[in-house]
Amino acid sequence: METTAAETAPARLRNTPSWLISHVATHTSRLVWGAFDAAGARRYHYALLSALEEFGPASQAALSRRCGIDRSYVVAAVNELVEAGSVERAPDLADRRRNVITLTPAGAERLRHFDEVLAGVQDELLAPLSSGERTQLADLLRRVLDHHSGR
Amino acid sequence: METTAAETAPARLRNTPSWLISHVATHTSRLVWGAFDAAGARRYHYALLSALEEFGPASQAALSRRCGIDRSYVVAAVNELVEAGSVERAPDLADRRRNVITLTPAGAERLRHFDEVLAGVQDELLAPLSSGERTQLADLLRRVLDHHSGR
DNA sequence: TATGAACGTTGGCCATGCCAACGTTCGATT
DNA sequence: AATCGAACGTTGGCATGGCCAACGTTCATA
Repeated sequence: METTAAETAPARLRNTPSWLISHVATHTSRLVWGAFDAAGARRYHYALLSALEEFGPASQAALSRRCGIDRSYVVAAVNELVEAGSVERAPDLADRRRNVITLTPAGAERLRHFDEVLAGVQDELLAPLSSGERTQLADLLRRVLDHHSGR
Repeated sequence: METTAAETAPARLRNTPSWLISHVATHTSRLVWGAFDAAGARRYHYALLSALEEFGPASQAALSRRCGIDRSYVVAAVNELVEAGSVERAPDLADRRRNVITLTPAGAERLRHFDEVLAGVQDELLAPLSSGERTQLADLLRRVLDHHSGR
């Protein structure tokens, strides 16, 4: 329907994990992007709000490290989140190089909304997999990821 | 070591398949890109050579569809492959809109070389997984991919 | 014979990941 | 106390990759 994949991909590719991962990631990005776009947000917003909710107020650099987002992007994303009222940015009085980013109640609520949106995306993405297979897939991926990002 | 991931990612992200896939795909791309770059090639080259070897001579549009590569990119990649002597491009006498791309013996040999290069990449990428888990992961991904690309 | 589609090709847009640079501020060394 | 290096927020730039638009050529259908 979409990629006009009437023709089948070469077996070499279909048997190569790296190729599979890349292509699945493409479809994934499309789905996630679409869902967040419909919700008036960007992917990063969810990551940042999650980090703030789980670990409390943090500097932008800490958020960058925790979410694996580039510092430059954190700047822009926080701008947007501030404007949306999901987050507050204040200078850190203890260390004046930093900003302290704090989750607002509205932001927490928005996060919960995104949870539902994202759950829908996972469902669509992993439609052909059973519940057990989904956690299996997640486990395998998590182990690969941990191995490649300093544990 | 690399992403300075001293801080852990939020659990919300680490439990979300779409996030895991995207991040694993990032690492994957880095690895694959590096390996092919060291071999003096691009990722697409492998896909195109694979298709040609498995299905025989084809038009650029057919290659595009089979490999999921945009037509514009096929143009550039075929240019490079022609220059490298891996492929021959000739006008299709039966349908003068098309070109016929044919794999040369040198191209077939290069493909076999890439097979080894890529095998090394898979090994590095999936290092923490057992052999059984690797095929398990590939199976799950293939099913997801098939579901999202018209079977 | 005319209309629409496929093809190769060029060029552009946008999202992302990475890196460089700057001025400010802090910490540690001297 | 002064200095040097590092961290921080911020701006900007580069390269990749997926996607789409447009053009002229060629074919196939009506």
